[in-house]
This record gives sequence, C-alpha cells and structure tokens, in this order.
Amino acid sequence: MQKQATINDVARIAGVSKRTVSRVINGSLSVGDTTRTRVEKVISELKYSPNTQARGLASSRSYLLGLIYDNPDALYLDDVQRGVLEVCSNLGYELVVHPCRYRSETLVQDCLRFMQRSKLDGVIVLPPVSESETLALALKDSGSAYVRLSSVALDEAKHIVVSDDRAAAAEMARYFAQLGHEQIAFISGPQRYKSSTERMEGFQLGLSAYGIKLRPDWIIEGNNTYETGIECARQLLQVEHRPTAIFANNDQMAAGVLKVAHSLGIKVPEQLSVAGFDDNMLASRVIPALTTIKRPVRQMALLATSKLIMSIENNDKAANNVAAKVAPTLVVRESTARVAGSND
Amino acid sequence: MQKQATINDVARIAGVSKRTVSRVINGSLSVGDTTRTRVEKVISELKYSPNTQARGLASSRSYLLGLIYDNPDALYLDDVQRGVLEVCSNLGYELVVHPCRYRSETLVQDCLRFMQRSKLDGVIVLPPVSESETLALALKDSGSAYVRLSSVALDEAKHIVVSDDRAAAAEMARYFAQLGHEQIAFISGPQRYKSSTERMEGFQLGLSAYGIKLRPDWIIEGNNTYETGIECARQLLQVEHRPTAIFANNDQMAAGVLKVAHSLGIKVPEQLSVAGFDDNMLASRVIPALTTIKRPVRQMALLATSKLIMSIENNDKAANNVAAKVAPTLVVRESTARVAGSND
DNA sequence: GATTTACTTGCCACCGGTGGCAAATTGGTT
DNA sequence: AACCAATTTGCCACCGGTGGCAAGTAAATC
Repeated sequence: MQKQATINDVARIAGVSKRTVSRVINGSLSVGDTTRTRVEKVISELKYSPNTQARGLASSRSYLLGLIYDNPDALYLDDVQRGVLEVCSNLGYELVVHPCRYRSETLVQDCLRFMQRSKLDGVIVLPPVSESETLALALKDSGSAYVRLSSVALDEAKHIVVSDDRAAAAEMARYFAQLGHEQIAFISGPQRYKSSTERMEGFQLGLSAYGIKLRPDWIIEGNNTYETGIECARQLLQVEHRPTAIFANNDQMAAGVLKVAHSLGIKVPEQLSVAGFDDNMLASRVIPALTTIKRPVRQMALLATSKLIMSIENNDKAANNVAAKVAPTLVVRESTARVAGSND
Repeated sequence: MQKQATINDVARIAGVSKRTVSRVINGSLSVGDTTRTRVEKVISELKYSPNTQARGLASSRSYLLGLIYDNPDALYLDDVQRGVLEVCSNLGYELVVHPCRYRSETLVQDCLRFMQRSKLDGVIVLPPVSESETLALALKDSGSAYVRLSSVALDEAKHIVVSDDRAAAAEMARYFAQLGHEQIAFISGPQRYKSSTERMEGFQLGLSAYGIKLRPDWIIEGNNTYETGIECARQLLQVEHRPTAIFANNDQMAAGVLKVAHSLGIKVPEQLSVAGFDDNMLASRVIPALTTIKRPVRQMALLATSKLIMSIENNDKAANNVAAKVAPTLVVRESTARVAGSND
C-alpha cells in the first residue's frame, strides 16, 4: 500500500510553494514557463494526482456529475450512459448514477439532497424526470448546473437538449401514407409524458396532410413496456376488422405487437405493417426487423454533457452555443410494406 | 440558493462543541443521552447533513462505491447496476460507474487511479475485468475493498460472488440429451474468458454423461455479440448435414442463430433447437422465445454489494458469511423441442 | 539610474469535518 | 471528605488542497 504523493511533496521537490503547484495543476496563466515545466516534471515523476476531496472542499468543486433518471428502458439508459461517460472521461469528470421515482412526492427533495450529499458539480436529467418543472425550478433556484433531455424545448438553451420527436413521428406518418395505408392504429405511451403526446400529435399531424384521420378507438395507451404492447396489440388485432398498420410509441411495444401478430397467424409485413420508435438493439434483433425511428441518443448525451461541463466551468455563453436540437430519423427495415391490394 | 448548515452552526445552537456533534453523527457510544437528543433535535431542525468531502478528507471515507466493467451487454449491466444501487441507497452510498478496457496495458493503473481520484471506499468488478489477477492483486495490495463477480471461485470468499455457470451448462446438456438430440453444436464465447470456458466445459461434461461428444468442427468461437452469432450460425447451418440443436454462449448470439435459421427457412424448434444463456430481456422478446439459462444477476449484485459494504465497514467476518455462490437455472421456452423423428 | 508597470511567486487563513488526548463531570468507595 | 475510576465533553492539530493579498522580480518608461 504505497502512500499517495501530496501537493507538499511536489512543492518541496520542485522547490516551489504549494500555491504554485496548485496553479500549475489548474492551468493558471501566471506561472513562468521554466517553473511550470519543472513542476510538471516532478508531478509526472511522482505520479501525483490531486486529492479530489480536498480540492472540492477548498473550491467547492467535485468533478462529479450526476445522472438522474426514473426506471428507463435498459437500452436507452445504456446508450445515454455511454455517451455521457465518454465526454466525462475526456474532461476529467466522474459519473454518479441516481435512479429516482418521478411520481414520488419527495422527488425534488431527494434529488437536491443527492446533489448536496455528493457535492455534484452538475446533473443530467433524463425523461420523464426531465419534464418536472418543479425539479427544474428547484435546481435553478439552488444554483446548480443542470441539463435536461427532452422532446420539447421547455427551458433555456443552456439547460436543454431536445430531440424533435414530433417531426419524426410525422415522417413515419408520411411513410405509412405513401405505402398506401389508411387503416392505421397508434399505440401511445402514457399521456402524462410529453414525449408521448409529442409523438402522437406529430403522427396525427403527419397523417392529416394525407387526409387520414386516426379512429379514436385505434389510439390505445400503453406504458412503453413490452407487456402493455402485447395487451394493446391484442385489443387491436383480435377483432373482425383490423388495421393494416400499427405505429407504436417505442420498440418494446412494437416487439409486443410482433409477438401477438405471430401468435394470431398474421403475417408481418404482408398483412400488417408494424413500426416502433427508438431504434434500440431490440429493433434489429426481432424477426422481422423493425422499421423504426432512430433517436440519436448518443449524440444527445454527448451534447448534454458538453453543455453541462461548459456551464459548470462558467462558460455559459459557450454552453448556449452548443446545438440544442437533434433530429431523429426514419429507419426502414422489414416490418413494413405496401398495403395489400394497393398499387399506387 | 440557501446556504447549507455546517457542523459549527449545529454546535453553536445546541450549545456543545463540534466534536460532540461529530460524535452524534457517527453514532459514538460516549455521548450522554440528554446531549444526544438535544443535538439530534438541532440537526433535524436545521436539516443539517454533513459535508461528504470534508468528512472524507478527514476520515478517508467517501461513501462512494465504484462499478468497474468493460463493455458488457447493456442488459446485463443494467441488471447489475439496479441491484447495486438498491443496496447502495439503502445503506447511504452512491455509485460511480467506470468503464474501462480489459485488454489495455494500463488497466490496472487506470483502475487504481480511478479509485484514488474519487477516493472510492470500494469497487465491484464485473467480468471479464474481474478475471484479471493482476488487477485483483493490485487492489489487495493497495488495501482497497473490492468484490469480483465471476463464474469461478478465484479469490477469498469475502472478495467474490460466483455463479456456477459450469453446472448450469451441464443442465442444458442434460436437457438437450433428454430431448433426443445428438447432433449438437456449441457457439462459445471468447476462450480467453473463464466464463466461456466454464460454460463450454460444463456443456461437454454434461453431454458426455449421455455418451455424446461434440464434433470439434461444431464448436465455434464467437465474441458474444449478435453479429458473431450470425456468422457462426451461417457456418453451422449453410451446409449439407447440419446439427439438430445449437447451444450458444449467450442470448445475443442465440438471437443471431434464430435470425439465420429464419432466413434459411429452417423452422425453430421443429427442425432446429436453439438455446442461449443469460435470460435477459431479449430472450423472451424474440420469436420463438428462447430457452435459456437464467443467470441470477440481480441476486449476485445484491450479494456483492452487501459483501463490499460489510468489508468496508470493517466487518470482514460478516462479509465472509454472506453467501458467495448462486445457481443459474434452466428456463424452457419455445425455441427447443424433441428432435424430429425421435420418440423416446 | 530611478520609478512605474506587469508578471511571478509565496504566505497564511480557510473549506468542514475527524482523531488524539486532556479536562471536566459524574458516581461510587473507603 | 477525600480519592479514584468511568464516563462525557472540549480543545487543537490536521486532512490536502484553493483564495486573497502581499512581496519579490523583471522589463519598460522617462
């Protein structure tokens, strides 16, 4: 158990004061070139690395970021986490993960306490927690740095990264219409989430451009899980007259639709087109592979983390200049086709 | 932005010294009952919560645990992370995640530096990184608390949680044999990982009890990804005489086999039985749903975290008493069946 | 050469707790 | 009442850095 070198060791060996060493570490401008190189040499010889706790205590910085989320899809979380970590490790931050309950009464309190306890420099908030205005206000109020991921621009540019789910859903509508579908059903996510309503409205808007209107009984609400996907699909497919195409709010539910269709002997895409949203790993694994909307999750994570770190390092202007909006794109695979009997 | 109460505030208001407040916080025995209650009252009135950095600096504790892994399956990582976090939040720890490169030359250095930088109290190491003896030694050497997840008992009980993959694979062998399969292929994981060799050997051992021997050219090495699952499946299935059953080292590769079988018009399970290992979300989503081995990932995570925290809190004896071994179990679904033409 | 100006560097207090030890208090004995 | 042990509390140094300001040094100006 070798003892860790301290700033004093470096100072003594380099023959300077520890204040100067501190300056070198923090890249202060006012250090002479010769001094700087000398100190840097000693630092690398000693493999010295500053104690984050001491540093944090003195400067109220921790080089710790937090990731706040509520029970998201494992694949989505993983994508985000990878993206965030990539930026973190490049810029010398570590990431603390913090699941919480969006609908709990103590959400705000819980999150603030989390930040305070670990003295986080900032947090990234994932949907649906990101949709809580109470939390956002509390964060702003406590002077914390934060960035929210969302599908609507509900905050200042420096605090948010938005994916235009509405436009993407509209594109899916266009695609369905061009394949000749008119009997179309939609399995929505929970209506209390903005991401759900955005996608639904975008889809309806897109269809209306082709004069197509969703039948109210063909809009069914799931909760974004595979299991509810199955339930909703049963309602839509175990009937006399069924839709020729189903758009689900995410890939998990679309996978549920495939399962039900298969068990009912309905051929996809010949007799039924199915599409999802996300383009996570599952989408390409299932048979037939899902047509879906690719959400640029990784890109959002990168942007959010950059923004966050910029605003932490007191460069709010730069944080504002980082792009705040990304566009999901349509990915066509095997689960969708021209409607049977249509020729146009 | 309300300022946070400090230990001095509490001390002043309660009319005691801050050393006494510190004692109350840490549950020291030698505090009078009246004093204790008085201090506790003030603490809760002020909503005081100790500054972790200062605390850490003084006592070299951080209440931070680390999770070290290398590019695992997203679903596996998510399961582990959930389990770990559950225990963490109950016991007042936070979790810092740290991906790294198992095969990098700087692995050990990188991990130690990570622990040091953030002053972690301990780490949980996932496979395959957990198989690095160099890292384990370095951790032990540096006096760090750590627990490894693995499929072989390669460390003292207090440092490891093992899943008996070998026995589980043998059970799959038994199941295959009892279905009448003799023409069996195995898609292994990278042979440099113990988890891969354990499963392979267990499978072979299990088969040999029924007098079945794997043909050497029907043992193919993949790297646990869906993509290599596809490649391996092509090699096994695009030939004149093909196996009647394939066991893959994990669910991802098994999903690849399903895909190839489907594209070649081979019916699963009628013409080909397929099984995976893990029982992650994917296994039940694909069509047909995969027969697989359920790894008790969550349970392992819970055990590992408990062990770790016990050994941090200087209770090595207790850590040793936490069960160190868990048993994966066979889950039969739709992708396996009696071999065609067999009646026994 | 003296004075101003700009740039480097060092000193010391402080961040908010904990550890070791001494001091004060309590209660029991003789 | 004096003494002693056990319990409870307080004092002060210290953990390893950073901030503010003063001091020192070199270059620029007159």
